[in-house]
Amino acid sequence: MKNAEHQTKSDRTRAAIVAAAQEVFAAKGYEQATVRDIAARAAIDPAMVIRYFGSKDALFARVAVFDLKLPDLKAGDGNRIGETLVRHFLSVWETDANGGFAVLLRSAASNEFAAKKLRDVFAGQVLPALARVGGTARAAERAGLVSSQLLGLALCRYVLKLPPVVAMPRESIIGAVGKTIQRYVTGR
Amino acid sequence: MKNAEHQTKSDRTRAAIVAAAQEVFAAKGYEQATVRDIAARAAIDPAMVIRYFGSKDALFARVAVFDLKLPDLKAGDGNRIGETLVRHFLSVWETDANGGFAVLLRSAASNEFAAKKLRDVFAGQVLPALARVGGTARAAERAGLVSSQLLGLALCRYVLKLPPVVAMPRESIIGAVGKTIQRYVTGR
DNA sequence: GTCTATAATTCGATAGAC
DNA sequence: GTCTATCGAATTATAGAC
Repeated sequence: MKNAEHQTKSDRTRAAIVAAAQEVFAAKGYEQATVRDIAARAAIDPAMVIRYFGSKDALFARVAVFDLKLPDLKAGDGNRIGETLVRHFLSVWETDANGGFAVLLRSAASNEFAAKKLRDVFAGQVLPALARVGGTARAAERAGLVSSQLLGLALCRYVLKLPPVVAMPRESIIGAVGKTIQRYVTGR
Repeated sequence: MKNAEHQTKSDRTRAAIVAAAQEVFAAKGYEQATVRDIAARAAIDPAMVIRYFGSKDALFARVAVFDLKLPDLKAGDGNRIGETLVRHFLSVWETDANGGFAVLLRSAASNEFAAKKLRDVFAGQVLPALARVGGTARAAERAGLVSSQLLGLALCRYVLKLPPVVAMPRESIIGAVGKTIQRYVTGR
């Protein structure tokens, strides 16, 4: 008897593999993460990982998805768009530290599939949201500058773990980087 | 007869391996670059790479060095520190696209040795240079913010190849990002 | 100095018993 | 559904002939 409420053993195994894959891919990147690592983390046999997802590539594709869930920037205070964006960005990371974004950022520099996925997030989520505010003039350039600062921040704070960037209080970052994003979005 | 002017055959082979290693490591990252790739690029036998450098790790360590060669920021116009820094940063990359910085940035997200090297560049080169200007108050935080923007820019323009960031003219980047760096360095 | 041959691992993936 | 056993390919690194 299968229905939406009852979780079969297969469902639980599948979910355990996905969770383990997120953790291992986010921690080591695509190449250094092995099917054996993921299986060990999920406390199952390595053969099960392949059986459930077909290949390491397919499992990575399943886990390398990311929804920024950007709020409507036109709804709030136009002078606080930068602050809102940085705050939202930090929240997304910190509430889901092993989620799709961590997986993508960890692998994107040396894995073309992950790099393309990140470019898709830019084109499909960041660019449209920013084009709605600050006018459409040079929207792509403005979105590119915003992305360079936000990706650089995530890289330094969560991946490279640059000590002063790790130590900075959340509100200090929102203040300092928020002003930068605000200028990029509105052109001052 | 060996002296500083005469380049032996060994020297030429060694130099060819280093050049090939820089290209391959910068293009594919540490894990995906193989000794066979590097040997093929240098048009020699894979065994020679190990013979000359001992191991893949040792060769990577030889190539993963980076000198930012930062100018004295106190000498120039205090209102153009940001512009100067961005211009210098872009020049360093573009005149040495396969140099140590490209090698480091490509591998740092998934290789702890490369990540530590990047942190060392920050602590040994960026932080001291910025501590000399804008006062010593919170110099580490200011240097961290500067690094987040510059690393993010390099990541988007040269590694991820985010289209609008790749397409932006050099001078536009220097103008827009320079203002950001200037604010981070001087605190407005 | 250079290359052939290969050792020793490690990986993703498969076959088949239970 | 799950696991044991293993295959075949790829890797770094070494030994030794030339």
